[in-house]
Amino acid sequence: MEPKENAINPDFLKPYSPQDNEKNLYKKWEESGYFNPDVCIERGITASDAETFSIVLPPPNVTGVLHMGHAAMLAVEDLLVRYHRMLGKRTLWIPGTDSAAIATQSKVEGEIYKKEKKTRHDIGRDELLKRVGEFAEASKDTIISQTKSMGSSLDWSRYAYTLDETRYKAVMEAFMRMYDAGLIYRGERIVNWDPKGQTTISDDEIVHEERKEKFYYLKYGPFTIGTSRPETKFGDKYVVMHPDDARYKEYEHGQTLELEWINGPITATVIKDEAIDMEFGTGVMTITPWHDATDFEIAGRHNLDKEQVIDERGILLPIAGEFAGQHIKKARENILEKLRSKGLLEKEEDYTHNVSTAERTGEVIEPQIKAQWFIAVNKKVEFPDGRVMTLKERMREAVEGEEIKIAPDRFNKTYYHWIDNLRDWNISRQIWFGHRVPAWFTGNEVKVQIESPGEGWEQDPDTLDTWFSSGLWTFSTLGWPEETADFKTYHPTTVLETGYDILFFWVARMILMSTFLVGEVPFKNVYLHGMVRDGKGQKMSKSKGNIIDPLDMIEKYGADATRLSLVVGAAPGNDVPLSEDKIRGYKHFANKLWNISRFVLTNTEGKKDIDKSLLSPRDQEILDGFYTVAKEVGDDIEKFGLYLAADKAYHYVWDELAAKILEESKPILNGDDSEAKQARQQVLIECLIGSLKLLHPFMPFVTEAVWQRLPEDMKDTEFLMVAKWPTKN
RNA sequence: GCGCGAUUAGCUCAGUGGUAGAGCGCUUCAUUGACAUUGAAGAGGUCGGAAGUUCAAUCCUUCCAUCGCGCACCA
Repeated sequence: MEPKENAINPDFLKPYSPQDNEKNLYKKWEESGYFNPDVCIERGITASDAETFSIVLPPPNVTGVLHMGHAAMLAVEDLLVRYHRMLGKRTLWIPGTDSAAIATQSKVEGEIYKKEKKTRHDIGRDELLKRVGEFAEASKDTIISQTKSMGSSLDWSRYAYTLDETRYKAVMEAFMRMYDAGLIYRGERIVNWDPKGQTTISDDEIVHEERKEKFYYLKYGPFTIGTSRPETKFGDKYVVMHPDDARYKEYEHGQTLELEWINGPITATVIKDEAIDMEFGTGVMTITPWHDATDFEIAGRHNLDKEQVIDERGILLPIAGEFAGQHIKKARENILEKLRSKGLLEKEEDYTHNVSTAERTGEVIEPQIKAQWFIAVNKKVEFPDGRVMTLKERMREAVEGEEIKIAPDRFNKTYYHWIDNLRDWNISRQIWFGHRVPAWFTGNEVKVQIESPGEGWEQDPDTLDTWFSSGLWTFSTLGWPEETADFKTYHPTTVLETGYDILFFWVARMILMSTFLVGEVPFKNVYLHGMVRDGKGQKMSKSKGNIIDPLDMIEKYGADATRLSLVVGAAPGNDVPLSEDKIRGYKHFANKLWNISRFVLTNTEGKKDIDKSLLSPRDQEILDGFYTVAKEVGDDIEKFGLYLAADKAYHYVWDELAAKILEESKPILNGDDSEAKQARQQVLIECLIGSLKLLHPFMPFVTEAVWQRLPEDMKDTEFLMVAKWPTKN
């Protein structure tokens, strides 16, 4: 028997199977080369002078595994990229991974200690770096293949890693330029020390945690001082009060007093400073400038002595006398005991206050005075356009002047607020895995340069904050500082899409780096997605056992269903509740589309040009209806109303096309009026092809799977992913 | 303390200055007909509270309450 010319592909006789299609399709897409805009131009799919659309992928941790947050990010970015590619734009989405310096190093250190009972200091810097590097290299394939399983149309030929050669050059260039401009400086300042992580961290890596502790009132000569940390008070020899405080007006600034303190008699000096809150406690305090930022500033204003009391591990130094060598966590009770016995402890109260902890380790931050590298945010410098202003001013201007638009715009305020509170950024870290600070020491001399100045010079052992190199990401991935074609073509990028939780860490730092180093904003739009939560709006966490694993969901329901569930209902900046039911619902939708396709294909006989004279008013109405929806979906995407676009496309296809149009077409298709039948067949084909295109950015696999099984005469391109977005001609 | 957001159906959330919507869940009916189903119908809400602006407020303004989230050097 001769096969019928338009015989339907037998795959349509079964329900749609994501498992049987997704991997193969991704492979075909990759082999086609169309993820790379150069190939699209070469093959005549994209015009070489087409408008560009570019996104850099927020690089996931190289040693990480894909979680729902990544999945949401990939769904949104791929949606944007596929839509704009279909519009004919020169579209580039650059993949990469991040070394995640502290996280990766501590993971490897942990494993080494477990297996070999050795610390990083036992095995040395070179050996540790070798092992961390090997670990990162070995695990990168995991996150990359998981990223691909979402259908992400990333141009893998441009893959970047934060520690590779090109990025190293960019980081060094950035450091040198900022140093030469006087923006980077080394300073002896009070910094946030994480005793567990054994490194300094930036202000943004601190989490304030509310704790219930005791507040102690201590007798300090004629005064009563309040403190929550008696174990830091050994060296306190300045007593501070507000200059306007009438209660203490008999005391003069600079006056000295002899008094009995924890370890014996001392000489205290009275200091008057407006930083004191008269309402708080007794309105008098003593200061510990080495371990408290406020005290450090007061000491700076009056040129007072500073003395270290606690070492880097949290152990009391000899200044603590008999308590020296004790860990601060254990010493407090002992010290209180002594204060009591000496009659210095007047009373204690319950007290709730915020403690600074390190985001990563959870350890309580111990401020320390240390020599570190900083970026000056309040210093006037010359920008590439010749203007002289501070980094802060330029960062603010970028958003105020709408060079960058943030969606949703309520985050503008958050961004300004952050900038206004921003202090100089500590960029050096006492860890080994990362870009090493290009500075060299010999004796008291310091030289800042990339290569060693010669014999006898030791390189600074510190590495740079991971956000320093991440801040360069939009242009370091494009080959900067070389004036590459990619850099010239694709920078500034069109959209930066990321979670609102790293607005400060990353988005703001990119703006800082790009405006100064490149002289332009890193991106024109910021799209902030929310956090993915469980079906009840709870945070997903291991301890709650409510984690939904995207890899499981892809396996069970397909990447398309997983993607759609993360886009529908996800307004920018709002958290997304996600349940397995929701994902299952969109799997049904993928199957629905599959069946719509089967129905149309079995009830039509190939594509012909539509003979407009045969169209009934209803036929025309159906076509108009489709193109109206296509226009609205496109408009919503451009306005970043992605959740609206997805919902609209979904409802059109299910409630309009399937439920109404197909149903009402059945009698026509089975009827005797052959002209009416022919017209309706062409209308259905047009709606089917249009709907596949409309849904492709949201669910690329099932739409492409159908496309690949369409008769050749229905398709204008081999791959749906490079077909033209439907517009009314 | 300052700021932001939320408060709408049993649950999760859209939404608009003109007598309320979706998904899931629930109830009933039809159907093996493109559909490991689908279609139709239905129950269920004084749209957090109060005042104001308006012909008209769930939507705008003010105040309050509750929840969530940022930011913050109160020792």
